[in-house]
Amino acid sequence: MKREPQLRIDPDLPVPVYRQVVDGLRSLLVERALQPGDALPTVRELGMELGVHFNTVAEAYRLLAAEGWLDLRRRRGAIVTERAAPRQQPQAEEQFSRSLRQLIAQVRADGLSVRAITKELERLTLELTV
Amino acid sequence: MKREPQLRIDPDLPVPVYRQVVDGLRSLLVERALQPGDALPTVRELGMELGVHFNTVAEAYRLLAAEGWLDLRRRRGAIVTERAAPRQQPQAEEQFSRSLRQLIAQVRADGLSVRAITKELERLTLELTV
DNA sequence: GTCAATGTACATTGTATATGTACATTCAAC
DNA sequence: GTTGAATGTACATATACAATGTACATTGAC
Repeated sequence: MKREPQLRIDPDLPVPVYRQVVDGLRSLLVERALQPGDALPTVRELGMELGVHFNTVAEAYRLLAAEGWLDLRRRRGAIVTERAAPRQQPQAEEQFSRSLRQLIAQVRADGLSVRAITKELERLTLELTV
Repeated sequence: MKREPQLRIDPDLPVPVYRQVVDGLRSLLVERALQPGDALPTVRELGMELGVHFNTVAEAYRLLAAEGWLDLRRRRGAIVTERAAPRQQPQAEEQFSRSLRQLIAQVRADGLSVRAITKELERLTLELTV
């Protein structure tokens, strides 16, 4: 069992816990912090660690398995799989543009400066380019 | 009553409709497409247009009013107000970084190319800088 | 002063989320 | 090969949240 970077779960956010788990793990998977062959914690272990019921973690694992990231088998746990590059969804680009704008609008409304935002955008751009 | 840009509501998304309305309108407010003094459609009008119940729109308006964007009065409707720049939330920056990474991970998982993503990031960066 | 148009209040219904509990499966040990 | 403990799964339950239905209080135009 590999030491994964700690996921942050905030039960007060308006987004359900199982989705926070999915989103957090998907980041690690896309960024290859979790690689094919790696074993994730068992649903009970991760549930303990995050302070949620193991069925909540199981639901998250199931969604990620449905997306093609994980191979779930009883007694063996959750193993990261090779995942074929998916074909681009037709409206993916426009949807991304909209979501990004909304995210930025939200943090601007929370008082984050335009400077801090552009800095972060540039950081991520660079990170993707390398 | 001003002609607002059309909001996109998708009842199939896992994010509730009233939040889609809030997020969409907040974008327009932050980007000044809706300016102080402008009148929004009535809750019934916008409800009709989006195909949702007017109380759903009313809930969205209430949240935006609580954030300081709108002035709600019976019979007058919803008016965009001047809004004082808020103080930055302590963890705003880290939260933005995390949300942004997760958003990018999601669209990459949906097959959007890194090239398309960076292009959009650069576009938004530029837009903020001007 | 009247009244129609507005946002509000709140009850109701439906759906989603999180948990509790029992179970089927499978691998390791022997 | 049998056994048993550890795993993910299945499904029932409780609760919270979202969306609607309906009635109402307020207010500005006339």
